[in-house]
Amino acid sequence: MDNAESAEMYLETIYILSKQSEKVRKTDVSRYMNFAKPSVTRGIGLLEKRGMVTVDGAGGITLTAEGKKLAKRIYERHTILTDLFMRLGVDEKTAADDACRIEHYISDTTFSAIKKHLAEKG
Amino acid sequence: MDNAESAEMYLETIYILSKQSEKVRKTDVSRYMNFAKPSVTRGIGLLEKRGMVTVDGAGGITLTAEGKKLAKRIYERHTILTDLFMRLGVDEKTAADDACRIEHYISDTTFSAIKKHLAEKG
DNA sequence: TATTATAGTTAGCGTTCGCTAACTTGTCAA
DNA sequence: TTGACAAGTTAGCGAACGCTAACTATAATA
Repeated sequence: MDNAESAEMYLETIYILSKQSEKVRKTDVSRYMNFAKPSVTRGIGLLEKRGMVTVDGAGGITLTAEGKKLAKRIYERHTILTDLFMRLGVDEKTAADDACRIEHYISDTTFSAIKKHLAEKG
Repeated sequence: MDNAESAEMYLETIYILSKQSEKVRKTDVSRYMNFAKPSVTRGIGLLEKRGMVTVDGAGGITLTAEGKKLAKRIYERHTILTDLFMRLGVDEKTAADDACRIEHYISDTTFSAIKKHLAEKG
């Protein structure tokens, strides 16, 4: 979790699952991401250590304020980039797949420029 | 060199240096990428094993047809993405930095769509 | 109650890919 | 010829992050 990508994917997943369900457990994350459970145990453990999530006694994972901020940031990149690519004529699945990789690597500056551009086009 | 990123960065660097100078050595790559020499020894060694480059007795690195194809592919992504971001108002350095990360993660489909869009705008 | 399934953990493997330390070679100048 | 510098290598470290195997613990079911 040095490179942001892995941590960001966990956070984004927790965020998405939180919107769909009250309680998010490691097993849900594991299924959603198609990762083995021990990978998720470690992944979430690291997020916990960094104050991005808390895990309650019943196994419920909750994003902290900081974690939520980061998750939203990535999620917004995901949706906006997907939108951008689709507007350029890319099919939805490809657009989303590309967005999912690129979302981790785009700077604030460039992302803002993209957002502004899309906003102008309405 | 499983993830394409590292290999692609080496190939792109060799390609760029080849355009500037007759002979490209590991030391040149090392300096350009700001990587320690042993890292480059291994990196180029792997590219050699995969038939992407050859290294002659005098230490000159040459891209094979396959290596050149890949290098050009990445380099084109680099330039087009940089162009795209700059057209959206991003400063040159940021645009190039972002392009340098994103170039490894964008699909052919999305890249083609971007190219087409830029071409239409002239 | 015995069985079975699910959630989660620990231990440890394997790959990638940066790094430093320390070495060998070859070249070139004093 | 000696001394120094540049190119390149070998050996090995360390972190990230996926995985499997095998375990515990809890809950639901027959």
